[in-house]
Amino acid sequence: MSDRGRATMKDVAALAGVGLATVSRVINGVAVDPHLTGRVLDAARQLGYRRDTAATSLRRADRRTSTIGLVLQDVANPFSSALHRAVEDACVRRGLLVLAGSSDEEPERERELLGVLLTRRVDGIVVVPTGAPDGELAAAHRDGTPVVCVDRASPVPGVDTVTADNRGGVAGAVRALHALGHRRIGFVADHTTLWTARERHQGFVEATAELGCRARPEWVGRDVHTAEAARQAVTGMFTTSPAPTALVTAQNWLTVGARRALVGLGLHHAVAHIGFDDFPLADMLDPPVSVIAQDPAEMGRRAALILLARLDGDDGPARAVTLPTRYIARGSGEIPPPGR
Amino acid sequence: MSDRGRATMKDVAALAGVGLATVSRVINGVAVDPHLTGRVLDAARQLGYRRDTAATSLRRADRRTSTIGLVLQDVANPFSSALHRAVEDACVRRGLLVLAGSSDEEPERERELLGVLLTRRVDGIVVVPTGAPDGELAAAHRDGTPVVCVDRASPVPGVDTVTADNRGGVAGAVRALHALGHRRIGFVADHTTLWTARERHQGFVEATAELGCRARPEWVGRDVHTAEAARQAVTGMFTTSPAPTALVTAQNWLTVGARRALVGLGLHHAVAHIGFDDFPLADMLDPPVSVIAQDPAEMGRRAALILLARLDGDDGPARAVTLPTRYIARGSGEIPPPGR
DNA sequence: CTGTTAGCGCGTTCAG
DNA sequence: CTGAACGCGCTAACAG
Repeated sequence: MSDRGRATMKDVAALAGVGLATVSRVINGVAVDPHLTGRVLDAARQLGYRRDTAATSLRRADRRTSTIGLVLQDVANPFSSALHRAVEDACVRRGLLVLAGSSDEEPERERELLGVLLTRRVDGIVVVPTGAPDGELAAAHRDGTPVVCVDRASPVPGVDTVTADNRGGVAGAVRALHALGHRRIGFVADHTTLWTARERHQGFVEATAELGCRARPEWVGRDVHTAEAARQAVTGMFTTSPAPTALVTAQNWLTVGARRALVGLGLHHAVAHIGFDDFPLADMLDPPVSVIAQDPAEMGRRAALILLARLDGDDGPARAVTLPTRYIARGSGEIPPPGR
Repeated sequence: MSDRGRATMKDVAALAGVGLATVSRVINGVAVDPHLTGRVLDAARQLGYRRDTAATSLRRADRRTSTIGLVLQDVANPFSSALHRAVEDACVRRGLLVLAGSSDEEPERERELLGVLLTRRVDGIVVVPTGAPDGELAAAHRDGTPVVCVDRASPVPGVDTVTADNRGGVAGAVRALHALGHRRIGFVADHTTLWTARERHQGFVEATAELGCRARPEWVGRDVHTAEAARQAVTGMFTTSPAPTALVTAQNWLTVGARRALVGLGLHHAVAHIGFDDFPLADMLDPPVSVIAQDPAEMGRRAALILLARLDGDDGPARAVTLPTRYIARGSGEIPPPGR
């Protein structure tokens, strides 16, 4: 009986000499004779009784499992894990547990994860969508399992979303560089399949056009996915002539790779450089890296709050929250163009 | 019926015109007449049927939930999240999902998390234990739920553990500093309640004693928990006389805080400094930070492998795996003492 | 091979 | 207020 903690309500009832239903009532805090309550609690403690969540949710009218699903790009990525932590914090108070998984940007893996989460009958789902059309996501939404997309737009219409103002953030950085006198600005972004990469690129294009900056295809790198790829792209960009006098990199790893390239070329004190998304130790590099910061923790918190509201019965129209970005001037973005 | 995807096996059986058990067999891949199989699969697809994991595990003989629990210090910490990812990767192939939570080093929170995990009847648990005596952990072990402790020794005897060679790693760093000519070596470590902090301190004490280094209480900071606290401790340590000529910091955040202190004092090129545990961008600081690296991913992988073996029936004696550390010379640890 | 039946552990009727 | 009976969705044992 004591193997795998399998003391059941029946065991407790037998030991306490009461009916099964009485145990259930005590465990669930329904009014019961104080004397019996004591006997039941004693028996439960003695047997090491633990209520079985699966059986509970199977029987309950609302079928709640007190578990939510979280699909991230990669649980080990700093952005993802900060978001994870914020979601966890919001859920803990409600007694919700988080099933987390990594999609690695692969639509197939995203679908698999969502599938097993639905199989587990999670109460709701927070997902950083790859962006590919996703039948499982659509099915979850259609079947009434609350879904919130974070960081990126939803591939399925009518789903709540929490995103950052990617376009405005990049545009602001470009305007700041322009104000410093920069007219030749380079740009490096991630896979075009990613909504955030497209948005940030769009912000760059709009701002440079509006300001009348020169634009050259060699100054724009797209579909650059790793730090090493960014290093190579930026090295190439700054060894052609004319080269940009400033650079905007649209993702944290790309920012690091770009900095490595600039250091390699000896240009890190000569070229203005602004990265999208803050990262640890950005302030300890030489020069410190100026960034367009988003707040992953806040994004996770807001997403979780929306999800919790849905669990509480909120059936209003889909929300689309856009959080502002914040420019953090640390030095690398404040380098003037040559001759000024 | 289509609300919350609640098509049941009964529905599928009715639509396909077969018995309930036949549907179960088809879903579970047991041999069934190919003609019926087709009818069942069609019906299932048509209804958007999804098997209910909770009900399944409730009825199955082995009661497996295909879910494991993971209790970390903080899912957002780079060490923790790298470990998390490795555990996830090892589990994915087996179709296991991971319920992750953060203890924040609080024994009470650890107990709560373990409690709800046991309530969910997880198949096994991987935990970075706070170190405090933990009835829930003991109960899990006693009841036959496989438990593996990672990074730190288990508070409960007989539990599998995967740890790094903390003592040897620090001792090696101290010997390397000694070989460079350093005789006055400072040391900063985390909370004494943490097993790793004690082990690393022990390694420091043993190595300095063995090498006949001078030892002064002012050169050893213990119970230093945050980067800011480390900054203050190190600033104090190097503004007294005589000050150490070298420094070992026993945790990644402490290493960062210490570096800030050395930069503040203008000593970052004058004092040798070695940190325990590698961290992103350590190689991009000036000078690059030499570290005693452990491999959180490998620790997670090994822990998961042991857990999976237990799930496969391995009931041998408790394993105690100690993984080696690796010294990475980047520059900060190779600074000689003044006058050499 | 297939269908029927009995529970897994629990919450929720419904009589007492 | 309490206890007995039923069934949530499913698998295991049995009978055809």
